[in-house]
Amino acid sequence: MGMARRPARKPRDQYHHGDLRAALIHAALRRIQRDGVAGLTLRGVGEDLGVSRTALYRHFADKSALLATVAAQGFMTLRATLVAAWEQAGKGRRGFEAMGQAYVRFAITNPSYYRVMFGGALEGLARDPELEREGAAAFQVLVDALVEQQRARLVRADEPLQLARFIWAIVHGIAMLAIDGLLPPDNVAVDSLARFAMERLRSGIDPGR
Amino acid sequence: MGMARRPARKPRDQYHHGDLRAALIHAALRRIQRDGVAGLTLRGVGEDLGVSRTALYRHFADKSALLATVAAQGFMTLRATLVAAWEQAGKGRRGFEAMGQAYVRFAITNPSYYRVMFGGALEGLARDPELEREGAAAFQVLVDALVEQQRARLVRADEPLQLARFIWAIVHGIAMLAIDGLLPPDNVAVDSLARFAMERLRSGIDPGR
DNA sequence: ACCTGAACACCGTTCAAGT
DNA sequence: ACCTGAACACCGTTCAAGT
Repeated sequence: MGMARRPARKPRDQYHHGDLRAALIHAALRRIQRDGVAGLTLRGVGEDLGVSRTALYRHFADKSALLATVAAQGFMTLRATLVAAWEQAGKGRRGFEAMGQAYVRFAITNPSYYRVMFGGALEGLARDPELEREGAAAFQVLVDALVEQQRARLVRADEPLQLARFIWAIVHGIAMLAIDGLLPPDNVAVDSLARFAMERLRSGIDPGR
Repeated sequence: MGMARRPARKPRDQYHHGDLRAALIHAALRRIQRDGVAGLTLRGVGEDLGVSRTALYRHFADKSALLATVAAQGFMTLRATLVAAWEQAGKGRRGFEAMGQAYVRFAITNPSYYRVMFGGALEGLARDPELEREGAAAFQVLVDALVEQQRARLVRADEPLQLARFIWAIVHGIAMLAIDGLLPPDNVAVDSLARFAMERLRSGIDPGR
């Protein structure tokens, strides 16, 4: 009984070591990335973790609560990605364009993830408050970047919220069309569309003179 | 045996009168509008029609084939809506703006319908050829309207396809955000955003001078 | 507190059988 | 040809029971 701290043996069905909740989220995300949202089953994540298929109900009210948590994490990651792109490209016009590109890239890199974040899977469902909060925080990054550009006279003085929604719709629209296979399927084409969009967004589609 | 043409009695389980297929599509659409895509069950549409729940397999390969047909019909309706808006507003700049408004209104008026039309429900699925065709036809309306405006020097001479994808992304983005409850939930606000978008689309977001 | 196993009420789909 | 009914292999969720 000397080396007491080290357990004699740990059978592989030992995810109760403290954070089954985190493990469930992680396993769910992996399943989603592999099989899509429709392929996510509670029984499946239970198996992955060597845990009963009902163990999850100790940590989440139901399947949609688990999905909401996954989505909230997605928005955290997205926000970090956007901030990084904006700052690394030196803010301003270049930074803003980089942010737009980063948004679309995030979506096409994690299509199932992105789909969970936006209504598709939670259609008509009561939205989770944490999810609301993280979504709002990600949106705020865009608003802040716009206001900063307005102060520097890089963007016209429209109502920032309306402007932000408009631009969000553009990148979200490109992202969704790409994910749903309605754009030429190579990433280069999507990238090029995103770049084109950020450019036309600046100057508009009216003729040159 | 005189009045031979009129059947003696027709029990209400008589949808086999010739077009069960059309009846199935219609019933599916009604279910989707009432309960959302997730609420659509083959057993349910069978019940609605007083028909066995497997009768449908005579007319569709599976559930996703039924959904694809519903979606294709949706694109037909959307195309008609767009053409009507474009022509009734006299084409040109005004017509184009009306078309954008009509697109977004179609989506928020038929949210579940719209969701079936775009990947959400068919995620990762082989796409139906008829669906492809109808989707492409609806898109073509937008391309044509753009080319016509380019000829009239109302729109700058960019690559029409790229331009069309950009503008499609805008209205699709607004539509999806609205449907998924990520915009202020009143239709007036969505309308106002759509109008703002069509305007900024023209002039861009760069400062006035 | 945390987890299990059986049970329940649902699904989509297949298939032999009826007309 | 077209439809039925039973059966199969799945679901999410509940709940009494174990530790």
